[in-house]
Amino acid sequence: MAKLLLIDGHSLAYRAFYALPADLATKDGTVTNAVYGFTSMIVKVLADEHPDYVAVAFDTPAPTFRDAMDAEYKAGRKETPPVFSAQLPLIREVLDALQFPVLTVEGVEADDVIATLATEADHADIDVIVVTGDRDTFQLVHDPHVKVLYNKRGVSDYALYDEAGIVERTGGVTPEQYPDYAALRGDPSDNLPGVPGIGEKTAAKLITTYGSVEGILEHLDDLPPKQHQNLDEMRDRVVLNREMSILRRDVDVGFRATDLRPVPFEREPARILFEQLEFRTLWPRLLEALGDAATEPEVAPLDVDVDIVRDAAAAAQRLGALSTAGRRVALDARWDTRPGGAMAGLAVADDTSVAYLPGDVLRDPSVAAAGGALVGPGGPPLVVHRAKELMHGLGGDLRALDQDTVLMAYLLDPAEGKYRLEDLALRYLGLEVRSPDLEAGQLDLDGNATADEWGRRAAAILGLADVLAEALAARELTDLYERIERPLVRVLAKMEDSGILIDRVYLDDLRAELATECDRLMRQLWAHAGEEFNVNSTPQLRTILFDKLGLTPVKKTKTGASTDADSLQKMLDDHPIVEDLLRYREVEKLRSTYADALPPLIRADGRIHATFKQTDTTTGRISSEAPNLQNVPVRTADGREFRRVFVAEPGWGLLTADYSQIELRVLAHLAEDPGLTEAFERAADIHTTTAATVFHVPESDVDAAQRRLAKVVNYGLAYGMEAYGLGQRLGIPTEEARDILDAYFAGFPKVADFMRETVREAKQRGYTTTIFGRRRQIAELSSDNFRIRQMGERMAQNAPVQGSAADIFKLAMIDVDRLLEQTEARTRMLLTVHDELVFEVPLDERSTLEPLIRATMEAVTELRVPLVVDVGFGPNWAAAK
DNA sequence: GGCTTCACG
DNA sequence: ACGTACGTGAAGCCT
Repeated sequence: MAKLLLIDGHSLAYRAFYALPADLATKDGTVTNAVYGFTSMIVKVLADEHPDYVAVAFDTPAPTFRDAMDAEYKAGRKETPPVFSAQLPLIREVLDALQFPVLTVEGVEADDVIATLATEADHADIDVIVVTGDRDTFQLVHDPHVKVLYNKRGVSDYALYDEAGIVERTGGVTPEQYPDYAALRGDPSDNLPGVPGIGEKTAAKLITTYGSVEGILEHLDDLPPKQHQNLDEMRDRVVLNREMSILRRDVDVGFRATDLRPVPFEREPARILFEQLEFRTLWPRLLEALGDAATEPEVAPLDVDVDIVRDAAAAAQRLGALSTAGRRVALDARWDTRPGGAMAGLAVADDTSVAYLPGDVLRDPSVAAAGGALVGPGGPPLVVHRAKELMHGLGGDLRALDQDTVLMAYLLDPAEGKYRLEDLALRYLGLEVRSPDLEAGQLDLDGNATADEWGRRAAAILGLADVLAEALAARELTDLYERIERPLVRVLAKMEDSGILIDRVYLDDLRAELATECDRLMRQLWAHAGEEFNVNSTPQLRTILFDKLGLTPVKKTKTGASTDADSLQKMLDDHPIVEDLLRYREVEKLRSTYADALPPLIRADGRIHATFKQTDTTTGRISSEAPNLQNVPVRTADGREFRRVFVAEPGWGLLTADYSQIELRVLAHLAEDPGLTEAFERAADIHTTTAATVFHVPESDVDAAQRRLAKVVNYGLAYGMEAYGLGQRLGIPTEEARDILDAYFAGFPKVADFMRETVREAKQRGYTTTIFGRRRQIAELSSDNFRIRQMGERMAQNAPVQGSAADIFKLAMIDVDRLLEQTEARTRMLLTVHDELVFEVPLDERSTLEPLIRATMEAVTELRVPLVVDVGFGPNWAAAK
């Protein structure tokens, strides 16, 4: 006999949402507890029941998204949590992927659609199983065909009720009587108020005794006075309740139950979706439920034939053919693992073939030439995993770079942080890809097998690029990728190649000075303490400060009293050791982080070549490592000395160009705040304007202290700062800080609106966006933990501002790079420091380039406020600022 | 590898 | 009662 599965989509999802922990999320922070519960429920029912027909009904209109921001969940009031709403589209995606028919009938509730189809199927002798979180459907149960599957607890613990089951569960009420029963006891989940004093037990007793609402109302005199009175008063309500509980069975659904035969779904798209949702255990269970687990291995190695080309002529010919065929070509280079090692092999793949060229073949002049043509200008579109690395390896800039799978994966999920080909191939393709050289110990491959493996990598990159390109397009990230991230790779590669010149002599001087000073201070600290101890050890320092010298801790960390600069500052008057300690910390920091760290990084060319990482920050900024050139000291005089270490070669100078208050301008743009916008338009001093607004004085009367305070407010704002934090930073009471913030938001009301709206939207969608569409997923927004959720809200406030500034800045780098190329300048871009670019400029180019660079940067995009760039020039970085 | 501290935007 | 401003990289200690 045929069997039909009818699912109430919304109610089942809602049940799943509350049954599973809200921290169930994918790595990118997408909360999936409802999706997971819903899907696993479906998988379980498929496995248990093996239905022939299936349909999922949803209510219309779609549940509206409620304001998340202000919704304090008042007890007893039913709000749809945004974390739940946000998962509905994903549930629809799952149903789509499984090719389950989804039914919605305009203006009709899912219950009624299900009732109609169940009744129809019943008449046609089809078995029906209704899956729902709504007890109203109990009335549909009808032997022998219609049963209701109702969750008891969690998602896997459910009961399948026939008529006897309903009677047992309700204490004697038959399915037919269920609306009458529900009318008496009420149903909070359906907004049905019950009769006071009549709960489950009494309602069941009344119904079993008198049969129906009418039966009871006719025998009110037989009831105890309290029930009599309540029922009498609620008479109309009870009748109305019953009306509302009775499901319609005559909905015009537009098709018949037997039209619902499930389509055997396409496995691959479904598998990819499950992979993306990280439903790793559900997938095999689903396949098993469908009876085809054996035919689908979970992870498959990519099955391709790899031609290992050992003959130079054949290799050159092969590369030549790829160059001219006009098809995309994926490249994956294999490097000698020794430092500075040469290319040990190259895998090339297009849509028709895969080849591996060993290192010795690559070094043949004819092969090298063919390879040069392949990756040079006019070559075919290139597909690479981590293009910047290959650019360095080839000593070229890969102008025909089309797809860099690392960058694409980064844009899809900047919070992920790691984009290894192995992981991406598994995640997006379900393919096992290996990197033989990294697994040399575990992977016992002969030369041919290694070459095969490398070929498979190139083929996987090609396939991965397709999936990622589609995903980018679906999220409207293609433009960001093509306009910003892709062209930026070669700009960064060139900067890394350039490096920055170091004044070795001056650095050594500084180093010696700092070492002496450090030593002196350390001994002084020992003298204060009366014993020798390791000043750099927080635990030891704690013992000295708080136990031995009896200082009072002002703040504590997870492990004990804090000794950070902030706390020490407050202890300054308590003991003379504190002042020396602060000074020691400062000097020691400079010594260890800069003075000692820089020399080993100087290469033979006398320059330091940092690595600029394009896929490491969640907001879209670039980071710098080995060394981090983005935190070279500037705020203190001593620290600033270090900037003199970074110099230009003789006859050249360093030019710095930095965006003036770019984040505040972005904030003004995003918030469309008239006050902020107007201030920037008339080129006012923004901190003075803010001070005037906050303190209600004319700008001309703003004093230095007020301006300083306003500056702190301005910068804190974009981070979602609160009164407490502002107070801490300004050394004023929280109350005073609150007044200042209130005055700020009163003066710039659109900023407050923007912050609220940003958080609301982020909670609803699970991510924030920048001006150029960059996304950042914020999992913390749906945390159960108030503190973590608050942190998420601050991240959500900051990400669009910091991220949009990063977008603009990256565009500037690209445009300035183009300017330098078009003018055939010798000037080179050296450093990028979030809102500042550092160039090395021949003295004779300065006068022409300086205004051009400024103009290019200012014209990079049009905001509601002007972009302003400040330029400096000097023999070293300190002088150029 | 976690924690604390601190340099920058 | 608690915690309190975003984003990085790096050093040094300690488990």
